[in-house]
Amino acid sequence: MDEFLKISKAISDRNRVRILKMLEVKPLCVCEITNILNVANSTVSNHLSILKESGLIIDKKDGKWVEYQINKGKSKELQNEVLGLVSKYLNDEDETINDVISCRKVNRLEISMLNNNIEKLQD
Amino acid sequence: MDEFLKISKAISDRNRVRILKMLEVKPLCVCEITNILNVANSTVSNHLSILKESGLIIDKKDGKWVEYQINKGKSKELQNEVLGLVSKYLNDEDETINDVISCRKVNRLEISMLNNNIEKLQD
DNA sequence: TAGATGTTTAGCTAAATATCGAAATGTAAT
DNA sequence: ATTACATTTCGATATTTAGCTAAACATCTA
Repeated sequence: MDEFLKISKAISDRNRVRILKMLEVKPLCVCEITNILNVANSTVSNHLSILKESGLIIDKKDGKWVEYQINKGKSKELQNEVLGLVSKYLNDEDETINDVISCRKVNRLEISMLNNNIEKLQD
Repeated sequence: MDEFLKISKAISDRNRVRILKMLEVKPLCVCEITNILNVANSTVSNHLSILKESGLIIDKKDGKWVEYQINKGKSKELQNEVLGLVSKYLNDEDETINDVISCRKVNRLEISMLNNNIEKLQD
């Protein structure tokens, strides 16, 4: 029951569902997701840890980034079925469509450079 | 998305999941569910309205009672798939097993009489 | 229609959750 | 080693949610 509730709660938040839909497109790092969702990176990090804790996603080191990806295939049965539902639904929502487009365009190196320029402007 | 979240939230609460598992056994009225869950009847009523609002259950008049039942078959696709998951999992948990036994034993007329006797004792 | 009974609503408290900014931690490359 | 930068953790606040009691609202039966 605890696991069931953990998974249900994980997909009970709009931003977490958006993250899952984005990870269906391709693996993303925290800064890329932060850039698309437009919330604080600590908030994104927290959402990711909830999703990870539920077994719906996994993380993987990539240089100085941490890449998150859907745990499909490797995950346990319930997680897999839930991921199946998420992937089946919500595809024709404007928000999803926009997020998918953003996902394809997003680039961690660009974000990096952008953030640095903003910091320099603030000095 | 709103509908998706409504359904996710509906199944994110232990007592609401217990209610769904109990309704898999047979339709139940508020007083029977209250009797089994052992929480205030207003709380149960609130849970039921959340489940109903999400499309997972429906209600039906039966004399002076309101019977709640799983909305399987008649409900929309996502609801049906979620109900399928709920019915597939959690079946071997002690809590579920006990609830199922309680369900089979519970009887709205008995509860009725019991409540009356308690009220009389309190006078 | 009155009285009994079951259900819902209202108002409240306590606990859980989402969010932020800032500080701390970890990692990679110079 | 130092620096730069990505990520996580921490502390604070605002919102949401589960729960209660008590009152209001149906609804059935006599």
